[in-house]
Amino acid sequence: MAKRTRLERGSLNPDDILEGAFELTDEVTVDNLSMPMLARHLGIGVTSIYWYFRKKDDLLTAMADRVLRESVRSTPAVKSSDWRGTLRTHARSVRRTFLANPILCDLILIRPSLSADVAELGARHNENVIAGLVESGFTLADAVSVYSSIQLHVHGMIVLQRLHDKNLMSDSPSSAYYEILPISPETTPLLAEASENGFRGGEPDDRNFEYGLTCILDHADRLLAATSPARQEMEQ
Amino acid sequence: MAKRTRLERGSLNPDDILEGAFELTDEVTVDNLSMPMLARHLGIGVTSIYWYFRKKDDLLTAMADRVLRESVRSTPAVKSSDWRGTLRTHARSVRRTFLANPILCDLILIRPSLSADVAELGARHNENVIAGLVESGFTLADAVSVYSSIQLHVHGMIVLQRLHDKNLMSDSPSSAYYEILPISPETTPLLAEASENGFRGGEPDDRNFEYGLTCILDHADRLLAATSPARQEMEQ
DNA sequence: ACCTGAACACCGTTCAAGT
DNA sequence: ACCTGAACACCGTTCAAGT
Repeated sequence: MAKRTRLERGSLNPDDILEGAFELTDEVTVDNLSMPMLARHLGIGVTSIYWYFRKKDDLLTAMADRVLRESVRSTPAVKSSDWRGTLRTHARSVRRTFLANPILCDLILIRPSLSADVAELGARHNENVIAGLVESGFTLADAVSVYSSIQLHVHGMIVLQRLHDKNLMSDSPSSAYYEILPISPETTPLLAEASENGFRGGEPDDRNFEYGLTCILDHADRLLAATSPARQEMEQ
Repeated sequence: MAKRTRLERGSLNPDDILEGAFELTDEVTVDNLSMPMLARHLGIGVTSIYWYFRKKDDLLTAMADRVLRESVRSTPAVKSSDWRGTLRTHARSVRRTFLANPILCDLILIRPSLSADVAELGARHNENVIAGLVESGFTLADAVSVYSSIQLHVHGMIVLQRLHDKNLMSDSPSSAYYEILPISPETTPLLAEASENGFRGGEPDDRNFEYGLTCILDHADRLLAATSPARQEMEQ
């Protein structure tokens, strides 16, 4: 009702808008963020936002930029002595970070379009990991394959879990894909038995994440064992 | 301009609406499908659709239902003699089906909310695969782990690739996450060298898909080797 | 029972102003 | 240079009719 007095000249700046956008998105999720909502949240006119962000997409990209930078800074590169431990803890920590931060998932993984310099930041990080693996004795090709595989496993599991969670929220309370009807002892006895012992198929969870990660790391182990001795022979 | 004559009583039915919805979605993608658009495409009033589908969500769910049923029917269960070949070709065929059909990806994987009976259909399929693995000598627990892992790998890779493709289309022509800037010989020499040899990190593609699949299948191989002999001893 | 337009509350974005 | 409301073309959905 109060007509909101017109703001002074320098009272608005992109950082405040971004800040408000994150506050609001925390409540309503990225999907439901709208420009009019954001304007009301900030107590400004809708069109004022467009002075700093010419399209909603620009705003989202700026948010993605900031949230990714923050997450990179808060996730220091853990460098264990063995490559296996390093990769494993890194994968886990990336996953934990993303799962604890839905905005991060939505902006970075589900709607990926980053600014150029953030992309370079990511590339530099990948370079470091690859370099570490090569130091540990991996072929360059193997190092790239192994790390790509891990990255995709982590991202894939995060995205699937996020999508799963989203649909649990929006759907009529609890009409999820799995879980509800399909597993009954008559039609699917094996699945029923397995689920009694705590195994739930298909759903992305900690167990499945760790399982896939182990598969990749074990495979890497064998790659290393196969190439490393051969190279040592050649060097002699 | 032509004012469109009013339709007769029985001239409209849910199947025709669904059919039109698929035609339209083929052109504009699921994300851009709208009720007014669909009505224009069908030459009917917008509100007529709401007689058969009370919410847009109901329409999408019906579409998901139909498209999944069709894809299941057109993808016959290939039953090779060895479990490894069976799993591998199955995984590949599921992936090919989804990648060839963006609507399927968007409706089933990215916006999952299926009707109960389709979910049961999926569960029954899983049951069969698990049963096959158990016959091949796997523990029930192992069979569930292996197949869950494969399913998640397939779904994860499909979703990541679909999201990737989407953002290639909508973004200002070619401002993709990877590829554009980050890989330069000065800042990231190893990645540059690898990419010269055809290795591109992080992106979901055929190579990465096959790599992850192999990791899982190899792991399954070792699980089988570890449990199968032990069981034979016990049986004697 | 089935089909319809008018109408509502929303959205993203543009434009022509105000200061 | 910065902030603004009015306005436009869209959207999903409801409602009170028409047949």
